[in-house]
Amino acid sequence: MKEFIKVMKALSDPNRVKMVKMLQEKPLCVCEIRTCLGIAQSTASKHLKMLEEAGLVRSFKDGLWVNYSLATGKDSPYAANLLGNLTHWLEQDPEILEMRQILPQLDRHDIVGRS
Amino acid sequence: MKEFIKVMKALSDPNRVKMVKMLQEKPLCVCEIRTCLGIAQSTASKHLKMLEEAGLVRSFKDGLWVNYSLATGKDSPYAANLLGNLTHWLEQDPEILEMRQILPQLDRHDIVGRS
DNA sequence: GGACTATATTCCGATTTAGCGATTTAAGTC
DNA sequence: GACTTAAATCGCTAAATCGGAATATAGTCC
Repeated sequence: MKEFIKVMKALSDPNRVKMVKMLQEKPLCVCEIRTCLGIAQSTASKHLKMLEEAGLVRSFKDGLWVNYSLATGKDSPYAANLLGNLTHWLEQDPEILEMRQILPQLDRHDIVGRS
Repeated sequence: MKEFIKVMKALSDPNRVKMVKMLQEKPLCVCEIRTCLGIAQSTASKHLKMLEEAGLVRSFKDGLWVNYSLATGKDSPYAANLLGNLTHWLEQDPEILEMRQILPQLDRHDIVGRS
Protein backbone atom coordinates (compact mmCIF):
# COMPACT_ATOMS: atom_id res chain seq x y z
CA MET A 1 0.00 0.00 0.00
CA LYS A 2 2.74 2.46 0.95
CA GLU A 3 4.52 1.83 -2.31
CA PHE A 4 1.35 2.44 -4.29
CA ILE A 5 0.57 5.64 -2.37
CA LYS A 6 4.09 6.87 -2.98
CA VAL A 7 3.67 6.56 -6.74
CA MET A 8 0.24 8.21 -6.70
CA LYS A 9 1.47 11.10 -4.54
CA ALA A 10 4.47 11.57 -6.77
CA LEU A 11 2.19 11.94 -9.77
CA SER A 12 -0.38 14.18 -8.13
CA ASP A 13 1.55 17.40 -8.65
CA PRO A 14 1.54 19.14 -12.06
CA ASN A 15 5.22 20.04 -11.94
CA ARG A 16 6.23 16.47 -11.21
CA VAL A 17 4.03 15.15 -14.00
CA LYS A 18 5.63 17.67 -16.33
CA MET A 19 9.03 16.41 -15.24
CA VAL A 20 8.10 12.88 -16.25
CA LYS A 21 6.74 14.06 -19.59
CA MET A 22 9.89 16.10 -20.08
CA LEU A 23 12.12 13.11 -19.44
CA GLN A 24 10.26 11.14 -22.08
CA GLU A 25 12.12 13.26 -24.60
CA LYS A 26 15.60 12.76 -23.22
CA PRO A 27 17.59 12.68 -19.97
CA LEU A 28 18.01 16.09 -18.40
CA CYS A 29 19.95 17.68 -15.59
CA VAL A 30 18.34 19.56 -12.71
CA CYS A 31 19.13 22.98 -14.06
CA GLU A 32 17.50 22.22 -17.40
CA ILE A 33 14.41 20.90 -15.68
CA ARG A 34 14.11 23.79 -13.29
CA THR A 35 14.59 26.36 -16.05
CA CYS A 36 11.98 24.74 -18.25
CA LEU A 37 9.46 24.79 -15.43
CA GLY A 38 10.48 28.18 -14.09
CA ILE A 39 10.93 27.04 -10.50
CA ALA A 40 13.73 27.34 -7.95
CA GLN A 41 16.58 24.85 -8.02
CA SER A 42 15.82 23.60 -4.53
CA THR A 43 12.22 22.99 -5.46
CA ALA A 44 13.15 21.03 -8.56
CA SER A 45 15.64 18.96 -6.61
CA LYS A 46 13.03 18.06 -4.02
CA HIS A 47 10.48 17.05 -6.64
CA LEU A 48 13.02 14.87 -8.41
CA LYS A 49 13.90 13.16 -5.18
CA MET A 50 10.25 12.32 -4.64
CA LEU A 51 9.94 10.94 -8.16
CA GLU A 52 13.07 8.88 -7.65
CA GLU A 53 11.84 7.42 -4.38
CA ALA A 54 8.63 6.41 -6.08
CA GLY A 55 10.65 4.53 -8.69
CA LEU A 56 9.61 6.80 -11.53
CA VAL A 57 12.97 8.34 -12.41
CA ARG A 58 16.60 7.57 -11.74
CA SER A 59 19.71 9.69 -11.63
CA PHE A 60 23.37 9.31 -12.40
CA LYS A 61 26.19 11.74 -12.06
CA ASP A 62 28.03 13.10 -15.04
CA GLY A 63 30.80 15.16 -13.56
CA LEU A 64 29.29 18.18 -12.00
CA TRP A 65 25.84 17.49 -13.41
CA VAL A 66 23.26 14.99 -12.26
CA ASN A 67 21.28 13.56 -15.12
CA TYR A 68 17.79 12.33 -14.54
CA SER A 69 16.02 9.87 -16.80
CA LEU A 70 12.90 7.76 -16.65
CA ALA A 71 13.16 4.64 -14.55
CA THR A 72 12.68 1.23 -16.11
CA GLY A 73 9.86 0.53 -13.70
CA LYS A 74 11.24 -2.78 -12.51
CA ASP A 75 11.35 -1.47 -8.93
CA SER A 76 7.62 -0.93 -8.84
CA PRO A 77 4.81 -2.41 -10.90
CA TYR A 78 2.76 0.71 -10.20
CA ALA A 79 5.50 2.99 -11.45
CA ALA A 80 5.99 0.76 -14.49
CA ASN A 81 2.34 0.91 -15.40
CA LEU A 82 1.95 4.63 -14.91
CA LEU A 83 5.13 5.37 -16.84
CA GLY A 84 3.82 3.25 -19.67
CA ASN A 85 0.51 5.04 -19.76
CA LEU A 86 2.13 8.43 -19.49
CA THR A 87 3.87 7.85 -22.80
CA HIS A 88 0.55 8.54 -24.49
CA TRP A 89 -1.44 10.32 -21.78
CA LEU A 90 -1.38 14.14 -21.79
CA GLU A 91 0.35 14.26 -25.17
CA GLN A 92 -2.03 16.97 -26.29
CA ASP A 93 -2.23 18.80 -22.98
CA PRO A 94 -1.63 22.56 -23.41
CA GLU A 95 0.81 22.76 -20.53
CA ILE A 96 2.80 19.83 -21.88
CA LEU A 97 2.84 21.22 -25.39
CA GLU A 98 4.09 24.55 -24.11
CA MET A 99 6.79 22.82 -22.08
CA ARG A 100 7.84 20.84 -25.14
CA GLN A 101 8.35 24.08 -27.03
CA ILE A 102 10.68 25.52 -24.43
CA LEU A 103 12.62 22.30 -23.91
CA PRO A 104 14.70 22.10 -27.12
CA GLN A 105 15.94 25.65 -26.68
CA LEU A 106 17.65 24.80 -23.42
CA ASP A 107 21.36 24.14 -23.14
CA ARG A 108 22.79 23.21 -19.77
CA HIS A 109 25.91 25.22 -20.51
CA ASP A 110 23.87 28.30 -21.13
CA ILE A 111 21.50 28.55 -18.18
CA VAL A 112 21.52 32.15 -17.00
CA GLY A 113 20.00 32.08 -13.52
CA ARG A 114 22.58 29.38 -12.66
CA SER A 115 21.98 28.81 -8.90
CA MET B 1 -3.92 17.94 -16.81
CA LYS B 2 -6.35 19.00 -14.09
CA GLU B 3 -8.44 15.92 -14.70
CA PHE B 4 -5.40 13.67 -14.45
CA ILE B 5 -4.22 15.34 -11.25
CA LYS B 6 -7.67 14.95 -9.74
CA VAL B 7 -7.58 11.19 -10.28
CA MET B 8 -4.05 10.88 -8.91
CA LYS B 9 -4.85 12.97 -5.84
CA ALA B 10 -7.98 10.95 -5.22
CA LEU B 11 -5.94 7.77 -5.18
CA SER B 12 -3.07 9.09 -3.08
CA ASP B 13 -4.77 8.56 0.26
CA PRO B 14 -4.90 5.07 1.83
CA ASN B 15 -8.48 5.45 3.04
CA ARG B 16 -9.70 6.43 -0.40
CA VAL B 17 -7.86 3.54 -2.02
CA LYS B 18 -9.44 1.22 0.52
CA MET B 19 -12.83 2.64 -0.40
CA VAL B 20 -12.27 1.76 -4.04
CA LYS B 21 -11.11 -1.75 -3.14
CA MET B 22 -14.12 -2.08 -0.85
CA LEU B 23 -16.52 -1.11 -3.61
CA GLN B 24 -15.03 -3.79 -5.85
CA GLU B 25 -16.93 -6.26 -3.70
CA LYS B 26 -20.32 -4.58 -3.86
CA PRO B 27 -22.04 -1.18 -3.61
CA LEU B 28 -22.05 0.22 -0.11
CA CYS B 29 -23.60 3.10 1.77
CA VAL B 30 -21.60 5.73 3.62
CA CYS B 31 -22.21 4.27 7.08
CA GLU B 32 -20.94 0.86 6.03
CA ILE B 33 -17.84 2.38 4.52
CA ARG B 34 -17.10 4.59 7.48
CA THR B 35 -17.61 1.76 9.95
CA CYS B 36 -15.36 -0.57 8.01
CA LEU B 37 -12.60 2.04 7.99
CA GLY B 38 -13.22 3.28 11.53
CA ILE B 39 -13.43 6.94 10.57
CA ALA B 40 -15.95 9.71 11.24
CA GLN B 41 -18.97 10.02 9.00
CA SER B 42 -18.03 13.48 7.82
CA THR B 43 -14.59 12.25 6.86
CA ALA B 44 -15.98 9.35 4.86
CA SER B 45 -18.46 11.61 3.12
CA LYS B 46 -15.72 14.01 2.15
CA HIS B 47 -13.49 11.27 0.78
CA LEU B 48 -16.33 9.84 -1.27
CA LYS B 49 -17.08 13.21 -2.75
CA MET B 50 -13.49 13.51 -3.88
CA LEU B 51 -13.58 10.04 -5.45
CA GLU B 52 -16.82 10.92 -7.20
CA GLU B 53 -15.44 14.16 -8.60
CA ALA B 54 -12.47 12.25 -9.96
CA GLY B 55 -14.84 9.93 -11.80
CA LEU B 56 -13.87 6.89 -9.75
CA VAL B 57 -17.15 6.20 -7.98
CA ARG B 58 -20.75 7.22 -8.41
CA SER B 59 -23.68 7.44 -6.04
CA PHE B 60 -27.41 6.97 -6.15
CA LYS B 61 -29.95 7.47 -3.47
CA ASP B 62 -31.96 4.62 -2.05
CA GLY B 63 -34.37 6.29 0.29
CA LEU B 64 -32.41 7.56 3.22
CA TRP B 65 -29.25 5.82 2.17
CA VAL B 66 -26.80 6.84 -0.48
CA ASN B 67 -25.22 3.90 -2.21
CA TYR B 68 -21.79 4.25 -3.71
CA SER B 69 -20.43 2.00 -6.41
CA LEU B 70 -17.49 1.99 -8.76
CA ALA B 71 -17.83 4.28 -11.75
CA THR B 72 -17.73 2.87 -15.25
CA GLY B 73 -14.79 5.09 -16.08
CA LYS B 74 -16.32 6.57 -19.19
CA ASP B 75 -16.04 10.06 -17.71
CA SER B 76 -12.27 9.81 -17.50
CA PRO B 77 -9.77 7.60 -19.30
CA TYR B 78 -7.43 7.98 -16.32
CA ALA B 79 -10.08 6.83 -13.89
CA ALA B 80 -11.00 3.97 -16.22
CA ASN B 81 -7.43 2.77 -16.41
CA LEU B 82 -6.72 3.03 -12.70
CA LEU B 83 -9.98 1.33 -11.79
CA GLY B 84 -9.08 -1.49 -14.14
CA ASN B 85 -5.65 -1.94 -12.63
CA LEU B 86 -6.97 -1.70 -9.11
CA THR B 87 -9.03 -4.83 -9.67
CA HIS B 88 -5.82 -6.81 -9.37
CA TRP B 89 -3.46 -4.36 -7.63
CA LEU B 90 -3.22 -4.56 -3.83
CA GLU B 91 -5.20 -7.79 -3.71
CA GLN B 92 -2.72 -9.24 -1.24
CA ASP B 93 -2.10 -6.06 0.71
CA PRO B 94 -2.44 -6.64 4.48
CA GLU B 95 -4.61 -3.59 5.01
CA ILE B 96 -6.93 -4.62 2.19
CA LEU B 97 -7.15 -8.19 3.42
CA GLU B 98 -8.03 -6.99 6.90
CA MET B 99 -10.67 -4.68 5.49
CA ARG B 100 -12.14 -7.53 3.48
CA GLN B 101 -12.54 -9.55 6.65
CA ILE B 102 -14.54 -6.87 8.40
CA LEU B 103 -16.66 -6.01 5.39
CA PRO B 104 -19.01 -9.03 5.21
CA GLN B 105 -19.91 -8.67 8.89
CA LEU B 106 -21.40 -5.23 8.34
CA ASP B 107 -25.12 -4.62 8.02
CA ARG B 108 -26.31 -1.09 7.37
CA HIS B 109 -29.30 -1.66 9.63
CA ASP B 110 -27.10 -2.65 12.48
CA ILE B 111 -24.44 0.06 12.68
CA VAL B 112 -24.00 1.02 16.31
CA GLY B 113 -22.22 4.35 16.29
CA ARG B 114 -24.82 5.64 13.81
CA SER B 115 -23.99 9.32 13.40
C1' DG C 1 -46.98 18.63 11.41
C1' DG C 2 -42.95 16.39 14.62
C1' DA C 3 -39.45 12.77 15.61
C1' DC C 4 -35.93 10.22 13.71
C1' DT C 5 -32.00 8.91 10.67
C1' DA C 6 -28.39 8.86 6.83
C1' DT C 7 -25.74 11.92 4.52
C1' DA C 8 -23.72 16.47 3.32
C1' DT C 9 -21.65 20.63 4.76
C1' DT C 10 -19.24 23.80 7.78
C1' DC C 11 -15.76 24.94 10.97
C1' DC C 12 -11.53 24.36 13.26
C1' DG C 13 -6.98 22.21 14.78
C1' DA C 14 -3.05 19.38 13.34
C1' DT C 15 -0.25 17.79 9.80
C1' DT C 16 1.64 17.82 5.22
C1' DT C 17 3.15 19.96 1.10
C1' DA C 18 5.00 23.44 -2.36
C1' DG C 19 7.71 27.09 -2.79
C1' DC C 20 11.78 30.02 -2.04
C1' DG C 21 16.40 31.72 -0.19
C1' DA C 22 20.50 30.42 2.21
C1' DT C 23 23.77 27.04 3.18
C1' DT C 24 26.28 22.80 2.47
C1' DT C 25 28.13 19.16 -0.31
C1' DA C 26 30.49 17.30 -4.29
C1' DA C 27 33.04 17.66 -8.36
C1' DG C 28 35.82 20.40 -11.57
C1' DT C 29 39.48 23.98 -12.63
C1' DC C 30 43.22 26.69 -11.58
C1' DG D 1 45.37 24.78 -1.48
C1' DA D 2 41.53 28.52 -3.33
C1' DC D 3 37.73 29.31 -6.54
C1' DT D 4 33.72 27.96 -9.27
C1' DT D 5 29.58 25.46 -10.28
C1' DA D 6 25.55 21.95 -10.02
C1' DA D 7 22.87 19.80 -6.92
C1' DA D 8 21.26 18.53 -2.23
C1' DT D 9 19.81 19.94 2.17
C1' DC D 10 18.08 23.14 5.75
C1' DG D 11 14.95 26.71 7.52
C1' DC D 12 11.06 29.05 6.86
C1' DT D 13 6.16 30.67 5.18
C1' DA D 14 1.78 30.02 2.80
C1' DA D 15 -1.43 26.92 1.21
C1' DA D 16 -3.54 22.47 0.95
C1' DT D 17 -5.08 18.23 3.28
C1' DC D 18 -6.95 15.03 6.83
C1' DG D 19 -9.39 14.37 10.72
C1' DG D 20 -13.36 15.06 13.89
C1' DA D 21 -17.34 17.68 16.20
C1' DA D 22 -21.16 20.31 15.22
C1' DT D 23 -24.68 21.76 12.25
C1' DA D 24 -27.64 21.60 8.10
C1' DT D 25 -30.18 18.97 4.70
C1' DA D 26 -33.12 15.42 2.95
C1' DG D 27 -35.82 11.53 3.34
C1' DT D 28 -38.80 8.19 6.33
C1' DC D 29 -42.27 7.16 9.63
C1' DC D 30 -45.81 8.25 12.92
